[in-house]
Formats: sequence, C-alpha cells, structure tokens
Amino acid sequence: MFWFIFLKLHFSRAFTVKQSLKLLVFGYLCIQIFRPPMEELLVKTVKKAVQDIFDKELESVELQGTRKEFEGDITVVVFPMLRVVKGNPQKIGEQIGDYLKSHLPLVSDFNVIKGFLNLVINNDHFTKRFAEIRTDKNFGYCEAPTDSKAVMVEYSSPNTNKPLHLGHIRNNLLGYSVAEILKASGKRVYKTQIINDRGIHICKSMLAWQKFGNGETPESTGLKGDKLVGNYYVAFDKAYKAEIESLVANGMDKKEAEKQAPILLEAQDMLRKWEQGDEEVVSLWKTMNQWVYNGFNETYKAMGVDFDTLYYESDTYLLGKDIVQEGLEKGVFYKKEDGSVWIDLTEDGLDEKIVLRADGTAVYMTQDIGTAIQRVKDHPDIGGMVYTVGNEQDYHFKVLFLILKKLGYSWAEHLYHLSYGMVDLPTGKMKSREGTVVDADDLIEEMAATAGEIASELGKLDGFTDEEKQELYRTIGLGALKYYILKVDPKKRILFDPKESIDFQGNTGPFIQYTYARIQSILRKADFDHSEQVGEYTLEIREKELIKILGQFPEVVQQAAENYSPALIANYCYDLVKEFNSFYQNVSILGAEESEQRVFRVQLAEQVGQVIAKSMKLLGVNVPERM
RNA sequence: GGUCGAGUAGCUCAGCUGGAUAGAGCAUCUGCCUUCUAAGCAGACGGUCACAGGUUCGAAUCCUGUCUCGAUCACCA
Repeated sequence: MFWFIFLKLHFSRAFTVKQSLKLLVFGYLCIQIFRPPMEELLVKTVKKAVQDIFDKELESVELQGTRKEFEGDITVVVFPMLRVVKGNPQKIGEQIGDYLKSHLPLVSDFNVIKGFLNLVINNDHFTKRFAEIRTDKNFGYCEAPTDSKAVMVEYSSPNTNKPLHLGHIRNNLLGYSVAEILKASGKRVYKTQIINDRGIHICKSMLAWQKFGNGETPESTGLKGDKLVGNYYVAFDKAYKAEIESLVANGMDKKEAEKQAPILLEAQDMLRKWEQGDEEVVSLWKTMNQWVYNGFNETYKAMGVDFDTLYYESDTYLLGKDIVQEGLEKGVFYKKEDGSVWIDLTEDGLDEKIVLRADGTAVYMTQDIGTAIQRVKDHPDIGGMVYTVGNEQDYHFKVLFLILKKLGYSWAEHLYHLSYGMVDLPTGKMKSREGTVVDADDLIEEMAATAGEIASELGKLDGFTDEEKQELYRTIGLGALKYYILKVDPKKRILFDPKESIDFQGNTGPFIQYTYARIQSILRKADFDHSEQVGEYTLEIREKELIKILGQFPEVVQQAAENYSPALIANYCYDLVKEFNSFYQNVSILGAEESEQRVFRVQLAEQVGQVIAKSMKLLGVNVPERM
C-alpha cells in the first residue's frame, strides 16, 4: 500500500506543533525533512519535564515562534497544560523553563510572560541548522520513490473555438504550479489537459469561416490561428443574433427564433455530419483545429506551461457508455421507464443525476466517467487525479467523484477538484462572444512592456543586448502576472481591473526577482573563497531570523502540496525576501569587518537565493541574474 | 428556496487544524542612495475581523442564526 496512516508532527508557519493522527491523502513520508529535530526534542522534553515535576502526562505540547517583540526563539504555550497541571501558568512556565535549561544544552535561556514560556535557543543550533541546509543540495524537495503511485493533474482544457483569456491564465498557472509543488513534495506527476475539440461551438466557428471567411488562413492574414478562429466564432454569434432579430421582426416568438435561426440549424447539421465522419467537414475541422493548436502552443510557450499527455474530446466523447452498463449490473445506477439511466445520490446529500440519456447518448458526466477510467488504463500507475476547473463546476465534480467511488475504483479515493474562483472584470463576467475578455497573449505582452518601461526609467541594464533586455522584460512581466494571480487563495474570486495595472513594487513578483538579482550581484562580487563552512560564529538577530525562515521551506512545500495551494509558497517566499532585504540594507555583507562574517553572510545570501529560486520555480516564475 | 464558497485597513490580500497588542503591500505622509542594485530600507497614519448569540482561561479562527456578494441546483459543457 502506498497510502498509510502515520503520526505527523504538524508545524504551521508559526511553528505550531501538534501531534495528530492524520490520513494523508497522497502521502509518502519524508521523515528527515518532516521532523525538524529541535521541535521534536523540545516537545519530548517538555513532556518529560511535566512528568518529572508534576507527575502528570501531557498529550500534546503547543509551540509557536516567539513574537519579535519578546526575547526568545520559540515559545511553549502553557495554557493548554492547565487542564492537566493545576496551578499558576506563570509559575508552571518558570518551572518548565528551569527544567529545560538545565536538561537541554539547546536551551540557553528563557523567560515567562503571561503563560508564554519563551525559550532562547543556543546559537550553535542555528549555525548547525544552516550547515545542514547548505549542504543539502535537494533542500526542501522530496524524491518520489520510483515505484510510487502517480498523480495526474489536469489543467487548461480549452475549447478550440477561441483564444485563451485571463480565466485560462489563472487555470493554467494554478494547475502548472500545483503539479510542480506535488512533484517537489515527493509525488510523481503527469500533467494533462483534455482539449474540447468537438461540439456545436466548434461547428459554429467552422460554419462562419465557410460562409464569411473567403479562404482566410493564419498565413494569409498574419493572425495567430486561435485568434483567427475566434473571430469567426464571434462572427457566427453576430450573424445568429441578426437572424433572430429579423425572425422576431417577422412575428416569431423570441425563444422559437433562437431555435429556428437558419445559421444555427446549419451548424447543427454540420455537427451531425461531423459525427457521421463527413469527409469535407472533418477535413475543415482538422484544418481549423490545427490553426488553433498552433496558436495555443505559442501561448503555452509564452506562459511557460507544459503537458505530459494530451486528451482530445473527439477521442473520448463516446467513452463511458459501457461503464454505465457495468454500473447498472452492479446496481449503482438504475434505469427509468423511458430508458434513461440515473444515479440516486440523495443519501449522500445530493440529487438524482442522469448518466445516460433515454436515446442512449452520453451526457457530460458519462464522458467524464469514461475519461477518468481511460486515463488509468493508459497510465496504470495513477493513484489519484487533480482536476483544475473553476468553482462553477463544484457540484459536477462532487457527483463525478462520488460515482467513481461507488463504482469501486481504488484511485477514486484520491480525486481532488482544484476549484478556483472566477476572474471577473469590473464590468462583470468575461464573455468571448461579446468580446469582453482580457486576451492572454495581449496581457502577457502588456506586462512585458510595462516591465520594459520601468527598467528603462531605472536604467540599470548597461551591457545588455536588446535581445537580452527583451527576454528580461518578459521574465519580469510574467513574474508580476504569475505572482499576482498565484498569491491569492485559489478559492477566492479575482476582480481584475485592466485600468489598474499590476504592481511591480511591494508584495509582487518583481520584488522577489529583484532580491534574487541583488543576491546574484553579491555572489559575482565575492571574489574570495567562501566554500568552507565557518567555525564558531555568533549570529546577528537578522541572520538568525533568516535561518529560521529558510528552515521552514521543506514544511511549506509539504503544506502547499497538501492544500494544493501555490499561495502558501508565494507568501512564504515573500516573508523570506522581506527579511532578507532588511538584512541586506542593515548589515554589510561584503564590507563586513571579520573575514568569517563575510564568508558566512555570502553563504547565507546564497542559500536565500537558492530558496527564492526554488520557490519561484514552483510558481513557474523565472528569476533573473540582473535587473 | 436547497447546497457550496467568499465577506479582515480607503484598495489588494495574509492570518483561520483557537493563543500574546490582528499582519503585509498599494495609496497618503517623514526620513535614507560619496558603502554590496532605492523595483529597496526605516518609520507614521489607517481596523466594530459583515452582524448577533454561544462554546472556552482565551475566538478573526470553532458552533448556531442573520445579512451581503458569487456560483450551482438542466436529458448544457
């Protein structure tokens, strides 16, 4: 079995430590990394202290990082112990503090304030911890065991009748980032998308192109293929609306007109022809889809996302029907008099849901059931899947997952809907047909242009060729965009105001990139040997603080993976960078008096740079050597 | 109406598996470039954590109810 129950020490960013029994959904243990030894030792010793002093047994010990305004590094919260140990928290804290100080060399001093036992941790602990971090090339990451189960992460999954927009950007960035985070946390990952390449909406753009296109191609127009096809999707809608209007003007009911508009009937006819394999239609379909794929690939490349395997709806839309039969036999589904097949989920708090129409044709659900099963057939090592799809489909995925569980697939226990809030504009929802979308390519371009303007103003890029400059602007622009999207909790909806441009200052991608570039500059200038670990070294407060934050990285990666949340990585990295900048601005690195200080600080800066780069990589953000 | 999600500073967001005086950034204001990149640093200003109850030594965090916004509840995808 790859999934198992284990005892996990839980550390939040504030070092809250609780022991809890937890079933990890996709779990492989990274024992070394998961158990920061100091906290574990403290918990153990506090328990022993309570045992020795009060003859009482503690179930758990609550630790948190000491607030900056107090002296100390880590704090034992005494209050929860009062349930077991009766008495004055101040006094209990002092007794435990005494015990720890005399029993643990790690604890060099302590103070108690209002039931908070603040421990001062030995300087050596931090220098040793830093040495560990520095020598661990793989710091923060867990290797996936080669025989472990894999997770398939689906994201993007566009329709091939229009270009990608800001909504897709959020989807892509989230899916890509979560996939990278899962990999770093010790899972094997397949990235995939299902391309919605068939259906009435595709026929609409095909038909419009046939009617109004005059043989236009991406080559003849110089337009990106997805843009060209998208234009005809809009053109269809325009013609369709005009027809409705004239039908209504001739006295037809509006609803009726929407159904009877000749151009719509023609599109439906085209869909039927496609399903029958009509040569001409299929050929047009192939041609136009290829245009779109070429366009998408450009956008994906610009965005920096990729996929391991692709699925096409035209291959999968008939899947799932045989499973319905199987489900009927198993008694999971039932048939109504009209022949339609349903599942009753009322006992699970949901409704009855159709899985096959009376005429035997598939619904969306049928297809999704079939596709999920197909994926495991294609990749037998899959142990779970993540679907990156907007929260408008929350209900759909609840039902889908429940059905797959009821059908008895073991991997169905490890399905996750990575649901995210819509990206809305101040004017409301983005609608491709109405042209109220923020186009993905345009936005990326604009971000790069803004980065270029700022960089030109600052004028720090002497020696860069134009080409290098363009690449840098792109890196920074994309960094700003990606960070802006990923730093917010996926659940929350994003209101994007095109008039208020995305920031390049403060809690932003460029700020983090800038810090990285600063560090690289120091490393270039450090023309002395800093490869050896320094001996005895007394840490400055800011140095110690940086080591503490660096040390949290592995756990942050695990948490981000457990919660499928790139935002945790983004926020962590921001904390680290903020602390580093404070250090940088207040403590001289290359100008330090002692040579040991110079060496140590360069090493520290180097490690901060590494963790920044690793964090940003998990968000799909590149970091520049100079900016 | 049922279900799900969100509501924290003027704006954008952290914090939510209960712990100290609720944190950042933007915006506004004050300082800091003859010292490693000022896309930075140091500081000021800014809060009824939607509202009302409850649990607790302790609640932004947990429970209940109410309000606001969004999504969803189709033989649509």
